Formats: sequence, C-alpha cells, structure tokens
Amino acid sequence: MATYTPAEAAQRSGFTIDTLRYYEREGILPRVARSAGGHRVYSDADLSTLDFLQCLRDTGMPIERLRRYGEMCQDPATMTDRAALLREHAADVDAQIALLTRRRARLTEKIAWYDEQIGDAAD
Amino acid sequence: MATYTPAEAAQRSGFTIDTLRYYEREGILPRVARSAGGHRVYSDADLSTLDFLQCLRDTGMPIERLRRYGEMCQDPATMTDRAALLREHAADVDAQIALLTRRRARLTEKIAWYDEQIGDAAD
DNA sequence: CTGAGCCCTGGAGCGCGCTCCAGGTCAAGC
DNA sequence: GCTTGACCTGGAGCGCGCTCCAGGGCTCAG
Repeated sequence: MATYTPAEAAQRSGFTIDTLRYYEREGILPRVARSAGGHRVYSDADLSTLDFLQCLRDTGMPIERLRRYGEMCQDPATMTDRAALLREHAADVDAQIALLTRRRARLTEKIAWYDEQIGDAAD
Repeated sequence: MATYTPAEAAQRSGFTIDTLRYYEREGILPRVARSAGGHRVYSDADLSTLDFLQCLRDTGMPIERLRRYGEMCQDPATMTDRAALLREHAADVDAQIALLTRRRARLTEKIAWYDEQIGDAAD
C-alpha cells in the first residue's frame, strides 16, 4: 500500500491541495491519516475515493450532496441508500446529456444558417 | 409585430426580469426599445434573441463570451466571426457531452457494483 | 544542527452569474 | 384624480465552490 504526500495526492487526483483540505473539512472525504507531525498521508484508497468524487463533480453533483454521499460511505449499512442516490444522480446526468444534445442540434442549425448567409453574400 | 412588457418577456423567455435587465446592462442583449415613460418594450425579435441566448447559456457559454457574441450581432460584417465563435462553442459542447457520457458509464458501473454487494448481503 | 521547502490551521476573499433593495416614476382601472 | 401595481436606476448582496493568506510547525538533505 503506497502512501502519498498532499502534493502527490493533488497531482494524481487532479484536485488542488486546497481543494483536498476543503473536501476533508466538509466531510466529503473521510479524515485522512496523519504523520506524527500532523501532516496528511494519503492512501491508495483515498486516491480512488478522490477519483470517484471527481466523477461526481464532473457530472455536476453539488457539494452538499457529495457530503451526504461521503458521510454514508462511512456506514456500511447505507449501501442501498448510496445506490439510490447514485441512481438519482445518473438520471440527472441523463437529463443533462439529453438537454445538451438538443441544444447542440440548435447550434448546428444556427451555424448552417450563418454559412448560408455568408455564402449568399459572396455571390 | 407583437410587443411584450418586461413581465411577459420574462415569462416567455424563462429568464427573470432581473436577468433581462442584467443582460441588457452587460451588452449581451441589444438595447431594448422603451415606452414614452422609459419602460422596456420587448419585440418578437428580442424574444427570439433571448431564446438563442438561453441555448448558449444552457450549453455553458460564459457571460463574457455571450457579451462578445451580442456585440458582434450589432455589426452585420461579423457573420463569419460569429459562425466561428459558434463552431468553437459547438466543439466545447461536444467535449462536454463526451465527458458526461464517459462519466455516466462510470456511474452505471458503480451502481452495478452496489447492486452486487447488496445482493450478496441478502444471501 | 541548520536552512529551505512542505505542510498545518482558521478564516478571509474571490469570480461567476445572478438576485435583491431603496427610493422613486409610470400606467391603467375606477 | 387617485390608487395600485408594475417598472425604473444604481448599486449592494448572495450562494457556490473553491482559493488564498498569515502565522506558525514539520522534514529532510547537507
């Protein structure tokens, strides 16, 4: 089991050191292990948690919901609830993708319209 | 050509009255016509502009970029630039959709994992 | 043992995109 | 004409998600 300094954890996770501290303060990330002197020592498990958190953030899950998920992860009896939360979130993501796709089509139309205008002007 | 009060424009566009004023102040929306007493009078053209702005906002175009697009729309000589801006934005939207789709797959995996855990526990 | 560079904590500050407020003007039904 | 409610302007405030800072402690190469 490898361990990582805050700087390493930041680099590998893609979050900044400040964000890692912030997530820990907010209870999103479980309390990270410490060295004798109080410095954080990240484990592989922490990194994989961070990796999944990145996925949730990328898909627009708000901090407050992330916090609830993080809390539930502390209690093994909450698996069903966690799965439910993720299923709900997945539905949100589907809606996002659907909206974005519709809007994207709109952009295509508008671009085509511009191209037409530009073409006409060239005549 | 129908006209609309601020309240009607807000309701039809889906933006709030405050947001409409804000967009106008920021130069995103061209200066809206006024009544003798100084009240805004929105036209069908304004509403269709707003509708397209909604599309750009929904796809995450930042205010500053919106402002530049709005400015360019004042000048008919900028069609090519506008088309270029939209093409760039469309590429961003494609990237967003692609990322979201990848993350969505990740969620599916995680949910499946939870379901497996829950199933095992039930035995 | 020392110095340079990480890291610590608590709390303030920031950028975005609105949202709200005070204090006053306009519009329209009665 | 008066009242009621929508609207005006300029500017302050807010919620989110970080990001930065001061003032100090840890660590490790030399």
